[in-house]
Amino acid sequence: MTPRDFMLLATLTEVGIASQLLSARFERTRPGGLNEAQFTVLHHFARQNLAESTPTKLARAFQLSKGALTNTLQRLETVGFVVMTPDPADGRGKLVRPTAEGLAARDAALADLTPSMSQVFADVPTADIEAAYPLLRKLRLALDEAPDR
Amino acid sequence: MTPRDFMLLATLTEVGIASQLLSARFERTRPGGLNEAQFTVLHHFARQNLAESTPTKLARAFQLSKGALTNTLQRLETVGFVVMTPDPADGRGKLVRPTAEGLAARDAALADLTPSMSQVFADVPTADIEAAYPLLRKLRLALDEAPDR
DNA sequence: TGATTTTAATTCAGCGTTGAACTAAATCTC
DNA sequence: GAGATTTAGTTCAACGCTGAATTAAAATCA
Repeated sequence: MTPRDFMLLATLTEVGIASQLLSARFERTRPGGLNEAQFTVLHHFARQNLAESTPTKLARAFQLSKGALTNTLQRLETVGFVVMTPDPADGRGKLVRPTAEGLAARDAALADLTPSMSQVFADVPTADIEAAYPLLRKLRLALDEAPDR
Repeated sequence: MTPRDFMLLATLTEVGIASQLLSARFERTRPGGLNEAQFTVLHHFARQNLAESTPTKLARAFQLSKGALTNTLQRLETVGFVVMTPDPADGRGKLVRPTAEGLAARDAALADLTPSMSQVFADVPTADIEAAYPLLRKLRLALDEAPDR
C-alpha cells in the first residue's frame, strides 16, 4: 500500500463517517416531515429545475435500486408531493413530476435545515468549504464513472 | 440562504452521494468476505493499533446504535474474528479483542480493496486527495462535536 | 415479421440499522 | 449505606435498501 493509497483510504473513511453523521442528523430532525430519500428526490427536481423524470433515471442519479425508488415515489405520491403518469412515449415507463406542494415541502425542509447546518459548521471557514466542494466533486465523479468492478 | 449556505449544502450533498457509491461498491465486492460494518470494526483496531475496546466505545466511534454493534460483534465472534470477554473491572461491560484471524481478514480485505480503489481514482491527482483529507476531517469533526440538535 | 433480447417498473424475502424497552451493574447523593 | 440515577449491553419491532424474480413493453435482428 503506497502512501497515496493510505491517504486515499483515510479520505474515503472520512467521507463515510461524515455521511453517516449527516444522515443520522437528518433523520433526527426530519425537516419538513421528509425522510432523507424523499428530500433527495424533491431536492433533485428543484436543484436541476427539472419538470419531470422517470423512476429509472432517478435510481441512476442516486445510485439506488429501482425497488427503493418505487417505494419512496409511492410514498411521495400518496402525500401529493409528486404525480406519476404513464409515459405516453413508452408503455413500460412512468413520468414523475413534483407538485407545487412537493416543491414547497422541499423549500420548507431546506429552511428547517439551513440554520442548524450553519450552526454545526460555524467554525469551518468558508474558504475550506469552497475548497472542499470541487475536490469532493472529483471524487464523486470518479466513482460515478468507474466501471462496476 | 447565503452563498455560503448554498456551497455548504452542495458540498454535503457530494459527501452523501460519494458515500453511497462507496458503500455500494464495498458491498458488491465484499472484500475478504467482510461486510462494511465488520470491516470497519477490524480496520479500526488495526489502524489504531488497539488491543481491545468495548461495544459502547465502538458504537460511539462509528456513530452506530449499540444494537447494531451487538449484532456485528456477535457475527464477528461466531466466525472467530473477535473475542469477547466480560470486563473484569465492570460487571456490566464487555471487552472486545480482535483475533489474529480477524486482523488477517482485515489485511486481506485491504489487499482486495486497494487495487480497485486505485483504479477508480486513477485520474484524481494525489495533491487533490491530500488536499481533500484535512478538509473532510474538519467537516467530520464539526459534525462529531456538534450538539445533537 | 417473428423470435430473441433488452428495458421499465413492481413485488418480495432477506439484511442491517434504529430507537425503545428491558435487565443488570455501577455511580451518585443525601 | 439506602435509594435514585446513570450506564452497558441485549432484544425486538419497524423501516429502508438490495437483489432476484416477475410482468409487460420496447428494441434488435435475421
